Amino acid sequence: MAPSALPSNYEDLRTVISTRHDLLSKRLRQIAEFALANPNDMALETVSVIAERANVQPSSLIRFAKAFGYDGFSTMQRVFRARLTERQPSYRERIKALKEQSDTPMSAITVLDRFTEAATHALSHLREETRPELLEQAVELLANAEWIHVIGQRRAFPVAAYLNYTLSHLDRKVSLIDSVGGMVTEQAKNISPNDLLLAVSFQSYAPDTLAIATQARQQGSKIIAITDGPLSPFAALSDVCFEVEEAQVESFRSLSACMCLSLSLAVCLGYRLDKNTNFDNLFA
Amino acid sequence: MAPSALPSNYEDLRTVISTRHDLLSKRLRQIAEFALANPNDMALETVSVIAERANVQPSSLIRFAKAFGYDGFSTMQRVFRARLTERQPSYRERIKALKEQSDTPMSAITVLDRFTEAATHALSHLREETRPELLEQAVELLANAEWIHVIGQRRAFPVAAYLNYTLSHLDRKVSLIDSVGGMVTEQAKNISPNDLLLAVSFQSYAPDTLAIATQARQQGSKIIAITDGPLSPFAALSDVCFEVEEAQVESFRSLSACMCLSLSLAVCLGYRLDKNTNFDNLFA
DNA sequence: ACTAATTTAGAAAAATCATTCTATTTGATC
DNA sequence: GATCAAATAGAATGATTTTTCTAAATTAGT
Repeated sequence: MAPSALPSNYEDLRTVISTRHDLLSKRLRQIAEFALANPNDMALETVSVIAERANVQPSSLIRFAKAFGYDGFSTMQRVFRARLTERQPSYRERIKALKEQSDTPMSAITVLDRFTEAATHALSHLREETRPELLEQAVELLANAEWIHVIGQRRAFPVAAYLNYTLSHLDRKVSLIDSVGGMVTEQAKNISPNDLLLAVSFQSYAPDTLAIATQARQQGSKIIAITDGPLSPFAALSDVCFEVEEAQVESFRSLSACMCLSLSLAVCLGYRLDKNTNFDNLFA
Repeated sequence: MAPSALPSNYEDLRTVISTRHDLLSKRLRQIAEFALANPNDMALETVSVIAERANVQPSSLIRFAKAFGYDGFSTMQRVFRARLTERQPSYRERIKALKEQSDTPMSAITVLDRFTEAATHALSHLREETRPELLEQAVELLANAEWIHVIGQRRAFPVAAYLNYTLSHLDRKVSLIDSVGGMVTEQAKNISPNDLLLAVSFQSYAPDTLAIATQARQQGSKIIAITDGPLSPFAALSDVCFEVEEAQVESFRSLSACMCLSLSLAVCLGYRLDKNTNFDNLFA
C-alpha cells in the first residue's frame, strides 16, 4: 500500500497525491483536494483546525498521512512546512557553512572562490528579500527631492561615491558629503527640508553619518538608508530603509550587493524620470 | 510596559522589536536578535527547539512574547507564521508574471532582478576566468611594493576608494590618488620606482589615469591594472592585468565583480603578509 | 558594600495536540 | 437483502508543548 519512497519535498508529494487521487476512498480524496488547495493550512494549522476546515474528522488526517507512507500526520506536515521555507534556501546557513570550512589554508584562488560564492549568495538574497514597494517608494522620494545628498563613510564610502556617480548622470541635483577637509558639518548644513539624504552605513555605524541623519530627520528632510540589518539605528531614522545582508567570509564583508542595489536604484530613477529616455549614452 | 497596539503583521513586529531592542534586558535582547535573524525558526519550531537554537530557556521566550504585549508565545508565533503565507511569490514566479505582461517596460523590481542576475553571471565569470597565478603575482607585487598608489576615476573611483580602504587596514603604505583640488599630477609625482600603481579603469579610459600609468611605467614602477578587457590600453601597460567582465544590462555596467576582486586581493595580501593574522578586527 | 528590584533558570503544572482504538456506518458481492 | 470487508466517526488516551511559578542570580541604586 505504502509507496516505495515517501516524498520528502512538496513537489514530489503533490505529484503523488494527484496521481493517487482517483484511487483514494471518499474521505481521503476529500482531504487530498483540500491539501492541494490549501497547502498553507496544511503546513501551519493543527490537526483539529485542518479537520474542521476540510470538514473531516481529525483521525482521518492521520489516516491520510499513513496512506501515503508517513508514520503520522506530523511527519507529513513537515513536507508542507518545508515548502514555506525552502524557497529562500537559508542564506544564513550557507554563509555559516562557508565560514566553517575556514581551517583549510587559504590559497589565493580559494579566497576568490569563497568571496565570489558569498557574493552570489548575497545577491540572490537581495533579490529575494527586497520588497518591490520599498524600491518604488525610494524611487519616488529620489524623483521628488529638490536636492539629493549622499553620505557614506569608511567602508560605506565606495557605495556613496558610486551613488553619487550614477545619480549625477540623471538630471537630479546630487552632492556627495565626502568630508574633504573635515567639512562634514558644513556640508551637512546644505541639507534643507525639501531635500533627501541618501545615507549608507554599516556596523559600526559612523558617528558622523548618524549625526547628520539625525539632524536631517529633525528638520524634516526625507531619508533613504542603505544599511545592514533591522537593528541598525538607521532603520528607525529613515523613510525607506534597505537592509542589505552583505556577503561575508570570516570577518570580511564585501560590497557587491550594495553596489548592485545602488545601480538598480539609479536606473529605476532614470526610468521614473523619463520613461522614454534612451540611456545608451549614460554611464559611459 | 506593554505597547498600546500589539503588532499583528511581521513588518510591524520587526519595527517594534528593532525599536525596543536597546531597551531590552540582556536575555530578551538576545532573543530579539535571534528572532530577527531567524524568522523561519520562530514561525515553525516549538518553544523548546527555538530556545535551544537561541541558547535561552524556554520560559524566556514566553517572557519575550509577553514583553511585547502578547498573552503567550503562541500568539506571537502567529505573526511569524503569517509572514510565511503572506510572502510574495518567489523570484521565479515574479519574473514569469513580469515577462507575461511585456508591455510594462521596466518596473522597479524587474530592474533589480536583471541586475542581480547579471551580477551573478559576472561573478561566476570572474571566478572561472581569473588565473590563480595572476592573483598570486599581484599579491606578490603588493607585498613587495614600498608604497601602493591607487587610482581610479569616474566609474572606477568607487573601486579605487574600496581598495584604498581595505589595503590601508593591512600594514601597507597606501595612498589614493583622488584628484581632490585638481592635484592629480602633483599626487602622481609621489610615485617612485619602488612603488606600485594599482590602476582601475574602464572604457572610456580616463585620460588622467592613463597618463599616470604611462608615466609610472616609464620610471619603472610596477603596475597592477583592473580593467575591462584585452583591448584596454592598460593590458599592455601593466605587469599584472585583471580583465573583469562586469555585469551589464543594456548600457549600465555594475561594479559587483570588481568589488569582489578587490576584496579578495586585499584578503590574499593579508594572508600573504602574515599567515597567522587574526583579521577579526580588520574591516570593521 | 549592602539592599531592593529586576531578571533569569529550571522544574512542575496545565493545556493542547496528535494519535489510537472501537463501535458504527458504508458499500460491495453473492 | 444478507454477509463481509473496508472506511469512518468520535471519544479516549498518551505524548508533547506551552505556560506558570519559585528559588537563585544578576543588576542598579544608595
